[in-house]
Amino acid sequence: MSEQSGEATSRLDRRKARTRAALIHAAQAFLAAGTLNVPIVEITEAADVGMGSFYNHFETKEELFRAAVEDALEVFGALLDELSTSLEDPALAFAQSFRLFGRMHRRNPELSKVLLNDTAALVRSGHGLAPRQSRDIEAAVRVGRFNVRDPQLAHAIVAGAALGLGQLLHAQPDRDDAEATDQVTEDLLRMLGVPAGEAEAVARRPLPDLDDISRRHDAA
Amino acid sequence: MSEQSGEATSRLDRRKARTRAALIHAAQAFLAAGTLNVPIVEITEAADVGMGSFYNHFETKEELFRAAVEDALEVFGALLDELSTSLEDPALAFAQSFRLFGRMHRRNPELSKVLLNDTAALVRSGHGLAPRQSRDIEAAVRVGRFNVRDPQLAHAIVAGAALGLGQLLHAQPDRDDAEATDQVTEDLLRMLGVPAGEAEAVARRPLPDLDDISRRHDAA
DNA sequence: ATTATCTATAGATCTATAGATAATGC
DNA sequence: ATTATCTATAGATCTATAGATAATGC
Repeated sequence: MSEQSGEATSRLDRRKARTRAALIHAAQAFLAAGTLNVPIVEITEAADVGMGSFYNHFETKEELFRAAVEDALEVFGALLDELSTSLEDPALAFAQSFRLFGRMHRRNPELSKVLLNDTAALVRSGHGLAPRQSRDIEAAVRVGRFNVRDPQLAHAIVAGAALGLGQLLHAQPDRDDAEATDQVTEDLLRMLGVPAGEAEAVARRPLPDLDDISRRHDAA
Repeated sequence: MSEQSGEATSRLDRRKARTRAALIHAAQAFLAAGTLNVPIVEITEAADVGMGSFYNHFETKEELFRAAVEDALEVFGALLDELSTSLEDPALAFAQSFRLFGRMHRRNPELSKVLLNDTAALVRSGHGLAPRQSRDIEAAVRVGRFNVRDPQLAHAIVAGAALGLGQLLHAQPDRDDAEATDQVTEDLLRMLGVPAGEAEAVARRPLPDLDDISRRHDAA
C-alpha cells in the first residue's frame, strides 16, 4: 500500500518492495478475517510468493502482523492528511476527519477491520488516527473552539467513540453509516464544548468527494 | 471465577469444575499478557493440570479462550449487578457503573486486559458491560433524565469511551485513575443531555466500597 | 464400578534453512 | 556477479489420543 515513487530505487529494490507489499496485503487479509494463527506458508501462498521469501523480509509472523497494522495506519493517516490540509479551523478539521473515518468502515471494510482489531494501536499509537485527533483537539482548545479540562482524556473518549462506532457499523450492516457517523460527530462536538446548534451544522457540512481521491490514487 | 455453591453437585462435579476453572484462569493470564499463540501444553502446565485433561473440557484452544472471555464478562457483570440494584434513578446507576468500570482497570489489571483485548465482546456482546449500559441509557431516556436521538449510537460512544479510558489508564500508570474516570463520566453525562452542573455532581457522588465487596467474595 | 485425570507418544503440522533457480546490474 | 526468490525438506514443535492411574460413588 505504501510505494515510494521517487529516489534511487533500482528495479531490484522495486521487486523486493513488491514482494514485501504482497506479504503485507496477505497478512492484512488474515488480520481482517481475525485468523491470526495461520501458518506462514499459508500467508506466502495467499501472497503468491515462495515460502522462503518470507524470511527475506520478516523474522517472525508477529513481526509481519505488526508491519501490516503499521501499514494500515500509515495509509489511513496519509489519506486524512491529504484531506485536511485546506481546513484552517481545527474544529472543522477534527469533524471532517472523524466523519471520514466513520465512512471508511463500509467503503474499505478490510482496512477498517485491521484498524479495529488492534484497539491499542488506534487509541495510543504514534501513527494513524490518534496523533491527528490529538493535534486537532489541542489546537481547537487553544483557539477557543473547544472547551475541555483535559485534552488527553477528551481524546481517549473520541478515539474510543470512533472505535465503538466502527464496531456498530459492522454489527448493523443495514444502518445508514453516514447518518450514524454524523450524529456521533455532533454529540462529540457538543461534548467538546461546541454550542448545540453549531455542532449540528459542523457535523453536516459538505465533505470532500472520496471517489475523486480513490481515482487519483488508482491513477498514480 | 464462577462457582455454583448449591444444587446437586457431587464431589466429582466439583473436582471437574476446579480443573475447568484452573484452565480458564490460566487462559485469562495468557489473554491478559497478549500471548495467544501459546501451546496447549503450556496452558495446562500453568493451570497445573495434565495435558490430557484439557480435552475433557475443550476441543480447541480457541474454545478455551472464548470461554475465558465469557467468564471475565460474567464476573464483571455480576459485580455491577450486585452494586446497582439499590439505585433507582437509571442516570445514577449508569454513572456508578461507568465509574466502577474505570476503577477496575488498576484494581484488577488482569480482568481489565482480558476485557480490553476483545473490543467486539465489550461493545457488542450480550454479556457483561454492554447490555447493562444499554439498559440504563434507555431507561434514563424514558424517564427524561437523558436526552439523546439514538440510544444505540449513544451506547456505542459510551462503550468506546470506556475502552479508550481503559487503554489510557494502562498507558499512563501515573495518572490518577479515579479523577480521570470521573471526568470522563461527567463529559459523557453532559453529552447524554444532563445539565453541566448536575453532571459534575452525579460524577462525584460517593461510591460503594469495593474493598467490602472483595472481602465478601473472598469469604464466600 | 465409574469417572476424571495423568503420563507418554505417534503422527500431524509448522518453521527455518540449504541449495537451486531466476532476475537484474555492470 | 550479485541479489532475490523459489522448491524441497530436516528438524522442531504441537496436537490429540491411548492406556495407566487416581479419586469418588455405591
